[in-house]
Amino acid sequence: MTDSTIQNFKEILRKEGLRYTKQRQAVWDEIQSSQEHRDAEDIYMSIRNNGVNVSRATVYRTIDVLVKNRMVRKMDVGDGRNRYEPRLDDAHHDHMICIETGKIIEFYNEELEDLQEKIAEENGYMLVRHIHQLFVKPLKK
Amino acid sequence: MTDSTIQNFKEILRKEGLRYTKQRQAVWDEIQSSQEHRDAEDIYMSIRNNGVNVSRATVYRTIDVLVKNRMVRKMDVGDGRNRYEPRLDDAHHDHMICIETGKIIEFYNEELEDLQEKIAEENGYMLVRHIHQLFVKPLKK
DNA sequence: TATCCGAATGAGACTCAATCTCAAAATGGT
DNA sequence: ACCATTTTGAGATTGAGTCTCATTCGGATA
Repeated sequence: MTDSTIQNFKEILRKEGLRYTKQRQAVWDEIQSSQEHRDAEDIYMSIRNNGVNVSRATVYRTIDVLVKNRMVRKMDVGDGRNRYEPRLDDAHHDHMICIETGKIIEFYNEELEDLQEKIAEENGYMLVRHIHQLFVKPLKK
Repeated sequence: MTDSTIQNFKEILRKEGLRYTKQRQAVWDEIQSSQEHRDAEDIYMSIRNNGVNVSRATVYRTIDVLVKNRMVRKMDVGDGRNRYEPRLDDAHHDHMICIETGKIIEFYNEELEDLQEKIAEENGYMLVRHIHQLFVKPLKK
């Protein structure tokens, strides 16, 4: 990770009135270290395997802060365990989940984004966020 | 409920190799009786209040059958409790959830549906089903 | 409609991700 | 370094959903 990323993280903790601790840094480091869609247990175990002592409680608590501050995206894939991915750039995308392999593919479509805002507005609402997941299976060749 | 609906339900149980029981009928009756998006506990309590003895296990087991046979739609609103609604007509729709009031608004947009299929195909997949939820708040007047 | 066997039921145990508790440890402003 | 306040962590707790298995029931058959 870069110094600027650490500074940004410290900045967020300050803004939230929270203290900077090695556990919190370790959680952010760990999530940031991979673009994969990982569950909390996986993140927790990786941190411990890296030699940093941390509890599940702290992992969950820190993830909440990161999610709130848009540094991490939380996604519910429908199997009971939430997945987390870093939002290093702020580029939005949705997910396609292969029901045969479990593979998660990211996608982004401008037209789709616009359409959603339009639909919300037509109903008298403003779009705040959305969940959009396509459950797919490979096309037969 | 109408006789034809009961017959249809019996037909599904037969097709699944399952027996027709008053508990299963009670679960379908209860879900069918309202177009609302209800959780399992609510459905369970309502059945019991109507004087039919049923267990949570049976409620969940029956819901699974109904979902599998497209008589009930299961939706994950992200608060840990799934919601269920009857699919009396087979008209597909998605949901808009007001983050201020919790109100759930149904919507359907053909263009949106087509676009999703197109996106899946562009990635070499076939769309099987999707989850699409818009979290919204009222437009300021 | 009585018999019978496999299926269904239900009370409660169990699972498991996530949250909570609270004593002990760590942080950071002074 | 001091110390009020926050954070941590081990383990307890929660809660939706699933599983168990002894008992009950459905329905095909004669």
